[in-house]
Order: sequence, then structure tokens, then C-alpha cells
Amino acid sequence: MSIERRTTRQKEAIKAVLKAQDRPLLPDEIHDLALQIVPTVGIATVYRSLKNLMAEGQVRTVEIPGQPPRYEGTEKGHHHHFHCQDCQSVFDLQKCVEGLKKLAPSGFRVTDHEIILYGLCKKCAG
Amino acid sequence: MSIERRTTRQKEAIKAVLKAQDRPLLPDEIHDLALQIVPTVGIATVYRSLKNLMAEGQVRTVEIPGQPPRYEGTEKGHHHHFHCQDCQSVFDLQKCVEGLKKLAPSGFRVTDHEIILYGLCKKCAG
DNA sequence: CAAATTATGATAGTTGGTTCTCATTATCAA
DNA sequence: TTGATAATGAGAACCAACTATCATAATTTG
Repeated sequence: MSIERRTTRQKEAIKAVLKAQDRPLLPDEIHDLALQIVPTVGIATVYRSLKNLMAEGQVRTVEIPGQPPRYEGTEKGHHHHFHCQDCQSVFDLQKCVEGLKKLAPSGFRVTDHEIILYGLCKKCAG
Repeated sequence: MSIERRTTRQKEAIKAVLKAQDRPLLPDEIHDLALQIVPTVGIATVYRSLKNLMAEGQVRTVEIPGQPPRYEGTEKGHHHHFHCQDCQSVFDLQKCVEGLKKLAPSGFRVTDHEIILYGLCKKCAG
């Protein structure tokens, strides 16, 4: 369905919202934040735009088990996430760890990995 | 809703299926395997039993991002999983890694973590 | 063994997330 | 500016996973 051919306020707002955040966002969060920039944005447009941005490689999904996908800009490099069990927010982590490939049984080819930390964020722990 | 009071062929079959596997199973997989033990088991009974076994602490969920929950017996200790991107199966890993807590920003309290490796299993890589 | 009652199976219903439809609005090339 | 047409918003529809319903079957207690 659709290569984007035109620039619209809605799409610009959605891109701006994603760029302004330092954590992955849910479609509803993107929707709410975009509404603060443009008076009208439908949730359908949020999903449509995310789909297109994904296809263009500008956005990627962040999946926390048991939760709907979140979205973040790809300008951020490789990193992982922290999920606060109280406020349910997801935060970016800065580093990665070594030696993960060694966990796989011999004969397995490891091409990617995911690390998710759970607990309480600074606000909720304080 | 329901504390289990009676022993039935169905529930025994479902428990046996979970115990016999070295990897987490999808409800449909449990259903199929249980059918090989008892002639009739409904998918509803699989879900009901899993719910009860979870409440009893005999079973836990294994969530791979973007996939429906799988289930495994809790007799297995702490471990993580490998997801084959070809056959879609999930395998148990044997060890864990150190130093994960250090990835969290200061002020954050880390209580748990998840590691998932992706790639090709022995069969699919060979 | 039989009655009391829990558990089951089939299937309808629900749920949350996402996509589709289509009339209307907005963009942009000329 | 304006016409061609892409993009939008609202809400219906969809989908897969899961749960509820309820008549029937199975277990267990006495």
C-alpha cells in the first residue's frame, strides 16, 4: 500500500514525536503527543505512518514480552531496554554485554539477541 | 473459578506433556501432544489447565516478543531461550550471564531480566 | 453403585490491537 | 489557482488469542 508521496502535518508531527523521545513509545502515546502538535491526527494515521517509517528504516519496533509493540527511531544505535513494573514505562539502556553467543548450544547460529531488564525506574523506586 | 478438585485424564495428559519437553510449548502444541495421550482434549481444557497450573506455580509463561506465550514447567531452574528464526521453535539455554544489573541507570532497581537469542537452531543451520 | 457435583468439549463470544473502507480534506504540479 | 489525486479521520471490520456458556460426561463420596 503505500509509498508516501506527500508531506503532511500529521506525518511530520509523528516523526517529531518519535525523535523527541528517549524511550520507545506505544502507538497511543505517539497519538496523544502528536495531537499536541497538530489539532487532528487519527490513530489510523499513526499506524499508517509507523508502517511506512518502518519500511523506510527510520523506525523500529521494541517488543516487551506480554506488551504491545513500541516504536523508536533508528538513529539510536544498538541498545536494550528497561521495563518499569510499576509505571509500565520502558527506558533505554546505554550499554550491552559480552559473551551472549556462548549461551547457545553448539551448532546453533546466533545472529541477534535481546536483553530486557525489569524492576523499578528511578521515580518509582525513590 | 476454579480450584481443581478432581483428577482427570485430560489434566494428567497436559501435565505429562509439559514435563516431557525440554522447551516451552504453545497452547496448540500442548493440545496436539495431549491428544496423543487422551483421545479427546479440547483447547479450552488446555487453557483452563494452564491457568490453574500457573496459579499453583507448577507452570510459567515464556514470552518471545511478537509471539503468543509459551508454557514450561517450573521444575526447570532459571534459564533463557533461543528462538529459531526459521522453524520458529524455542529452545532452552543452559546458562546465564553476569553483570546485567550494571546496564541500568543509577537509581533504577533491577529485580529480573530476560535474555533471548535469535538465529538458526542446529537443524536449520546445518 | 448411585447421587452429587466438578470437569469437559464445542462453540459462541470477547478482547485488544491493528487494518480497512470510503467520503472528505489537503497537497502539489502545472 | 485549480484540478488530479494522495492522505486523512472516523468508525467498521478484522484477527488471533483467549474466555465464557452450557449441555453432557466423568469423578468421587457415601
